[in-house]
Amino acid sequence: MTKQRKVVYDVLLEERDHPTAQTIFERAQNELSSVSLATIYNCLDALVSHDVVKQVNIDREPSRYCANLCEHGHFHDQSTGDIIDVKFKPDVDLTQFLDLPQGAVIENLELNIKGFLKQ
Amino acid sequence: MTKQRKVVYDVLLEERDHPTAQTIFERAQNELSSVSLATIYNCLDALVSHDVVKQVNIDREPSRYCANLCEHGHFHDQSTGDIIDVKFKPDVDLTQFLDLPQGAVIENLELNIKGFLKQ
DNA sequence: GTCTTTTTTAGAACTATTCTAAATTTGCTA
DNA sequence: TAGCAAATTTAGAATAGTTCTAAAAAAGAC
Ligand SMILES: [Mn+2]
Ligand SMILES: [Mn+2]
Ligand SMILES: [Zn+2]
Ligand SMILES: [Zn+2]
Repeated sequence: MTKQRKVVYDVLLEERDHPTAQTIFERAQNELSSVSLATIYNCLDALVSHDVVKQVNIDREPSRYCANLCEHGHFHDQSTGDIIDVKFKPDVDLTQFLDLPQGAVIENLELNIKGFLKQ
Repeated sequence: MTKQRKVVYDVLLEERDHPTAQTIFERAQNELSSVSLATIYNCLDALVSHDVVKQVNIDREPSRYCANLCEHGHFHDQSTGDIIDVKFKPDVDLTQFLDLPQGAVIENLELNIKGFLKQ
């Protein structure tokens, strides 16, 4: 855990708004002005591959990053651009409701919802 | 419906393996050797915005395209790279099992599963 | 403290996609 | 069918998020 990785991780814990690498870079610079964008990407890769951070890809937009480790989906508000965590109701296993191919072993399930908030 | 759009759509109906724009380009050239990659993108945009084709984005890989209009998710086999349609079991509404934010109106739901097929 | 390995950094490179502008095609109306 | 306007196609340039490269710095082991 280097200084840079700690700053990146702290940025993600501090404000849970699913920032992009660029936004994380800008926030990290407040703590560590010498940090580079390449390092932000390197740190995010390290955190993601150690399963401490999730990478969230919606459409073809820049990746966003999430420190919420509970299984959850994402609601993308199309009016504001906000991305909000969506928990599954207690004890729900979504895969029960799917016609999965024979012998399917699931490593990862991703649920992305687009819409808006009425009123 | 131009010649080019018909060829692109036919390619998608012919082989339902979720090809990329590049693969569609290569297949379309067999029918219409003068077609350009920019046109493939233009045609796909037209088909997607008329809701005749779905664009499937998984991770940061090139977009894939799907002519299956039933609501379905995608299983991404990590051993082969294949992307397989996953139907929802009859009469299942996945949004029932989610803690959606107050007033959420859903425009689109995307479900991507990564894993492999045992045996 | 020295040596080895890992990480950081700046900048170049990469690549899927979009943009530009000219040529072609399409579809309408005469 | 001919003429015209609008839409589409095309080749190639541009864009942008991300990855790569190689040198410098930092970390970790002994
Ligand atoms: Mn952001
Ligand atoms: Mn392909
Ligand atoms: Zn999240
Ligand atoms: Zn599909």
